[in-house]
Amino acid sequence: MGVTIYDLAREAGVGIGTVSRCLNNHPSVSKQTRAKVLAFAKRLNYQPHAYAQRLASRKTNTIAAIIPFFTNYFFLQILQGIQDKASGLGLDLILHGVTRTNQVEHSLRRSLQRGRVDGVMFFSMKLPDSYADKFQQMGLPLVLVDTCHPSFDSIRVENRHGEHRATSHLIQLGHRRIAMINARPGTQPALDRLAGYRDALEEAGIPYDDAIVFHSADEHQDGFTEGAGWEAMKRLLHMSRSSEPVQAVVVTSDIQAVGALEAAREEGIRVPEDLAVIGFDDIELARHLRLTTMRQPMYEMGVLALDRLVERIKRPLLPPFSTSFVPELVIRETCGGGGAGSGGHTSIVDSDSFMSRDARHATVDGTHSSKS
Amino acid sequence: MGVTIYDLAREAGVGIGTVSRCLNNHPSVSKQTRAKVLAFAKRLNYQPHAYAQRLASRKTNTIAAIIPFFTNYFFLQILQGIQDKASGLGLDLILHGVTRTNQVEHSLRRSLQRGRVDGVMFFSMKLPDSYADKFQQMGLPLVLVDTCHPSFDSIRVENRHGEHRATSHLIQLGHRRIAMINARPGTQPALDRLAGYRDALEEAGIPYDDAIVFHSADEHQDGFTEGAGWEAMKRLLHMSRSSEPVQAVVVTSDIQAVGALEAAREEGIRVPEDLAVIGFDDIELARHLRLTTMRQPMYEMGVLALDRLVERIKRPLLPPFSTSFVPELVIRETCGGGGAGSGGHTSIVDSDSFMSRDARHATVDGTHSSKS
DNA sequence: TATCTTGATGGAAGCGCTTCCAATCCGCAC
DNA sequence: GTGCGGATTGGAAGCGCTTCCATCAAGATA
Repeated sequence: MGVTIYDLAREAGVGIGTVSRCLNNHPSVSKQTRAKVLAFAKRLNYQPHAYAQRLASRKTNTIAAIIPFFTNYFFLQILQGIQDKASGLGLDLILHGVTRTNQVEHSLRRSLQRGRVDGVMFFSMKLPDSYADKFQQMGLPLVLVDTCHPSFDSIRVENRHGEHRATSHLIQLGHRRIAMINARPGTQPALDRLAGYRDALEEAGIPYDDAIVFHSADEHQDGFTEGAGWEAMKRLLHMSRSSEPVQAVVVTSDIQAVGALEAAREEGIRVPEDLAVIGFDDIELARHLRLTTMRQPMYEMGVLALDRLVERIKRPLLPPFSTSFVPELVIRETCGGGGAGSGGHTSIVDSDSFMSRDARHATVDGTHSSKS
Repeated sequence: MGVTIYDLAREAGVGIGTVSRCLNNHPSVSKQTRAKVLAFAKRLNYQPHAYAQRLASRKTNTIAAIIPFFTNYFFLQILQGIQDKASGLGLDLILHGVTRTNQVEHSLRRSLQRGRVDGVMFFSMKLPDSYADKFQQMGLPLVLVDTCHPSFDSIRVENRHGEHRATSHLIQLGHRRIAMINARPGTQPALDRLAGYRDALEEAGIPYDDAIVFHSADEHQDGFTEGAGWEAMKRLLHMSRSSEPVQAVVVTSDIQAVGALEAAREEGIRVPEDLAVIGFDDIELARHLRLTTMRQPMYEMGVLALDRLVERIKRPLLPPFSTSFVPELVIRETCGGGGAGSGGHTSIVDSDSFMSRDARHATVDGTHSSKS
């Protein structure tokens, strides 16, 4: 059906080896021959057969991304970074969006199929140990993003540092009684962020009070959910009535903060007048809700993750590498206090136009946009 | 490196043909042989080489999705529908997120490569004519979603109908002077939605007034942007001062409505007290902004689109098929008027809990979620 | 002139699979 | 005992490409 290199060879009066070399920019063909062959290729509209190439060359030029498909801005941004980079490199991206736990295994198994992909990126979920072994056995490159494992490369965010910064911001604004709404205890990001919160308190000489640290018991997505935030805020507000009132809350993710804000609204609590709230992540919603938060450089994480994977594919033997990004403070309205009070770290004051965001990435084209 | 069918054949003491037949559930192998071969396959951890299969069988079991990567909830939802369905069917999904116009061509060209994919889904953008021809020439199945072309299957939304419903809702609420904020004129969805708006006015005996229909001149994403909405609302508000005031606005997409709401806020206009606003799409933001809007069944569209594509791959010769979904009214707060006034169509009153949404799809797992 | 490079080239082998065709075996009817 | 058809089976061919090796013409060297 399609035009093959045999057709090209016949037409151009050369051998198939020569055709292949021309098409692949192999150095050892003469200028004239190459020109001739390429002319025929164009004329006959030759298209290489990707799978035949892969079979013969034993390289797939394909990578898989396994991400929790939580319809989440966070992942979309990362994905976009990966996409841009991948298409620049001529790599195919096989996307596995997993929503249920058993899909994780399915996707991993599929990716591990010999000859299927050159490497895998695995996001934000715990890598099952059995699969960690398999990846090592098969020597299949793997990069973890927003999660980690001692044997593999990982790209992470400085959670502790970030939450320290967030808490300090609140302290600088004059708050002393600062609660925390955390995700499920025991998970690494929750632990790290808690540590950052404590660091900041300690630094300011504020005693840590266990009673105003609210964890989520929610297994689902480790408590990083709107519902968990809502529920925690309700608890906070009820207890705040009977004891010394809380002035500010550090919330460990924006999505929780969304729920928390909703709960506050329901209880008639004004933000930031009665209560300051700071989130973490800077998801798209945050901007619209005017949520002050810690921004994770998501797009850049995607780009870097792919870089790392490509590097790893080239040099499989390097020791595992771990890179951290440090989140930056984005000041909006839920903490009050406008543009003041940066403490040496980077911070972005984002109270002006709603159109400013995202223009940072040429690829995104300015505004957020829609569909029809 | 990997275990091949030759290894299996040798170990099991049978021929490679037999091995292949066992693996593929071909009927003409005896029970014992099959059992034996499968046992060895499991024991040796045999994994088929996907690309060799594809080369030999001339089927790829892969489809491509080309979508505008607008970090948009709309697409994510559709994608999720497609993903779920695809992984159920054992199909691979190659995702092309395009953000710049030239990437569209690149993705199309890539998908058209012979032997690369069995079919393509193309979203929300105008299919370049030259590529339409190529698809037909190559006989590559193509399904269009949220866009159309006479030669191909399409999945669409009843825009006219939907905007009619939206406008009627405003009319039922007692508004008479109803403006429209539209996208770029000349694009099909913009045209259709305008028609729906006019239908509703006419039905109610309200004269159409060109002066309060605001188009976007923005080429970028055909004006379906936050910025375009913002700008249009500013114009509307300014002109509204000097003439008979507008009571309500029909906006042709939620994302525009987001900008419009922002503009109103800046101008000190209260919604819905001073001005009712209704959107279109029901993107995630809509819920948080309490925007009354028309919901498009996105997840379902994704599922259906894939169904249609699979069907088309099976039967390439059927005449093109076009399916429409009708959007449903979701009543929140930007139009006021609570739960009243449905006019025989479906409508959803969504003023209760913020947690209700999305539970409709078992695959989504309840809430929206976050990452860590 | 004879020998050696060197740069280009042709094409066989092989990637791992599917599929087709020919071969074998068996039971059963004659 | 002979012949026949169906059930199994083995393995060659072929999918379209990359790559290696052998070949060859032409200039370089002696």
